[in-house]
Amino acid sequence: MKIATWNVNSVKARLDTVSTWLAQAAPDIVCLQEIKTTDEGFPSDVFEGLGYNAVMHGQKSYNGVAILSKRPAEDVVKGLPESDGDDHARYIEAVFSTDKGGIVRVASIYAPNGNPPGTERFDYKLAWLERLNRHAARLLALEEPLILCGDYNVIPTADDCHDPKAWAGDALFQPETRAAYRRICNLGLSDAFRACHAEPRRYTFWDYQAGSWTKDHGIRIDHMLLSPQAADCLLDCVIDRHVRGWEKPSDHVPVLCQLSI
DNA sequence: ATGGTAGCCTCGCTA
Repeated sequence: MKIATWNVNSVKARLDTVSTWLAQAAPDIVCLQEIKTTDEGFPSDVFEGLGYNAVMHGQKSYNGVAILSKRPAEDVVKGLPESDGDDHARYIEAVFSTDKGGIVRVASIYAPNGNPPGTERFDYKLAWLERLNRHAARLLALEEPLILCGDYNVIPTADDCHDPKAWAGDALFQPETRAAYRRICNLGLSDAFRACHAEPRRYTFWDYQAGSWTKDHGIRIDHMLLSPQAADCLLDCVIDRHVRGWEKPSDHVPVLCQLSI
């Protein structure tokens, strides 16, 4: 089974790019982030034409997450618990049946950017990650194959960026940010990419500005976190880097996991 | 030290 995550930076602007990639990569499940549209505006018909069901938690202009899947989604949850007063669409979760008669629970996550540090935006980021932490702990207690994937807006280590000094003042690389992310991992979740690949400087995002792609000045912020039951089945995890060089690309590229479930 | 780009749907905000 192939499961992927991709921050598409507007699903409408990226419709051709996403369609082309789906036909080539043929994932069973794809988590999308930053769809930047409402549920009503989501182009479900196009994805249905390509053989995918879609569930989404959309929002006008900003944020928004979705899950595309060859099999229909069950037990869909939109938004994290304890999200009173939070109108950002950043979380959707669903359960899918597998070919072998099992299930896998998958969440599409778009954590807040939080820039600049020292503002209420940064506080919101840290509080959001703590809410995700508490929800992840509850999900782990189910002892199921579980994949919490998406744009965490966290650079986990200095090996996950071109130049740590360039990111020192950024919300994505603050010690508090990295600690909050580490606490989620330390609940017992595995970073699928790092479980398969130790080499440094493998990125999932390159800014549109300042020739970041040409110079390979990227960061690794799109992560697939696996429960022990999912990690047992992990065969490989790859970053689909070449997609960043396509026409009209997202600033993020897909991350893909192959699981024997 | 600054500015560089993209998407939204209004000329500013978010990333």
